[in-house]
Amino acid sequence: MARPASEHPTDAELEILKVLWASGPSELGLIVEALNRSRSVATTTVATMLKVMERKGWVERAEGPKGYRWASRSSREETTSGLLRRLMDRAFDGSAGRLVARLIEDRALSDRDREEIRRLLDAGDRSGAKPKAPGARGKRT
Amino acid sequence: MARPASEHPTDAELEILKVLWASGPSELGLIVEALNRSRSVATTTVATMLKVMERKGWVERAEGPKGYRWASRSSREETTSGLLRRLMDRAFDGSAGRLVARLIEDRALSDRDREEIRRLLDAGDRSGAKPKAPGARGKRT
DNA sequence: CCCCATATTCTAATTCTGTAGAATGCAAAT
DNA sequence: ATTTGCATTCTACAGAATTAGAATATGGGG
Repeated sequence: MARPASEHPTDAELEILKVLWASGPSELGLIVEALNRSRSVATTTVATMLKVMERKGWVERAEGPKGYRWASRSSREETTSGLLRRLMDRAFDGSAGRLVARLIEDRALSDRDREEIRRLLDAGDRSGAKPKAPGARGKRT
Repeated sequence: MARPASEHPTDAELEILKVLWASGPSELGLIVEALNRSRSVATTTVATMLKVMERKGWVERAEGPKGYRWASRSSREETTSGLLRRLMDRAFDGSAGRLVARLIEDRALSDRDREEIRRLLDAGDRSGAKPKAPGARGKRT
């Protein structure tokens, strides 16, 4: 009768993962320090979250000099792709086109973004072998 | 010491909003019926959620024939824009360009999507008055 | 050897989310 | 008037998310 636990990291978890992606495997102290640059959080809070995240499989720990060294088990790309796909499914009927259309209509893209996107679209056109296959949605990184 | 309540609708709330966007102001029965087409949910559950959503300001109610007629207080566009912006800020450093780049690299876009995006980008280029202003990020709908 | 700094574990409080039963109200049908 | 069928409100609960204090461990310095 309650939530079956999300497949994706929550807000606070994502903050921790971002630190790990930026700094690589780190000890608790470093993580806390990095987090405290933007907000205030107790060491025990972060420690508790790391344990939860370990249970969920987002992070792993290895013996380190002081205590453990904590590391993300998935890349920034994998994780953000997952979050993006979820939003796409939940709010845009699974259509990436609709999602991007919304960004464009919201004027969320800078000129540089637009250039970059065109470039990436062109590159994709050239690279991908016959890009037809209807069901082909490789989860490529 | 706990979550300070999100600015955005949750998963279950979004499901209800989607029904309201698709059907317009509706009575409880209709909403439940629509939801039950994809999953099983009790009438009282939906009623409770509608009350919570009313408190949060996502929906409003007006006297109806039977009980009330429930309606979303914000459009699909406004709401999905908010969700999208949140993800953009949380996971893509606020960069729409990075977000779209991720979609492209994930091959999430169909050929038709790509065409459509190019068209929208072109249209935007022509429409917008001198689209330079570096900080201009209007939240236009 | 004792103290300090840091890390970890244990425990717990609080709020949110999602869920629904029980009770109640009310209007239409019979 | 009595039943029937929804709608609404009230109450409750389990589990997730977020937070941190207290206790404990442990390695290094002096």
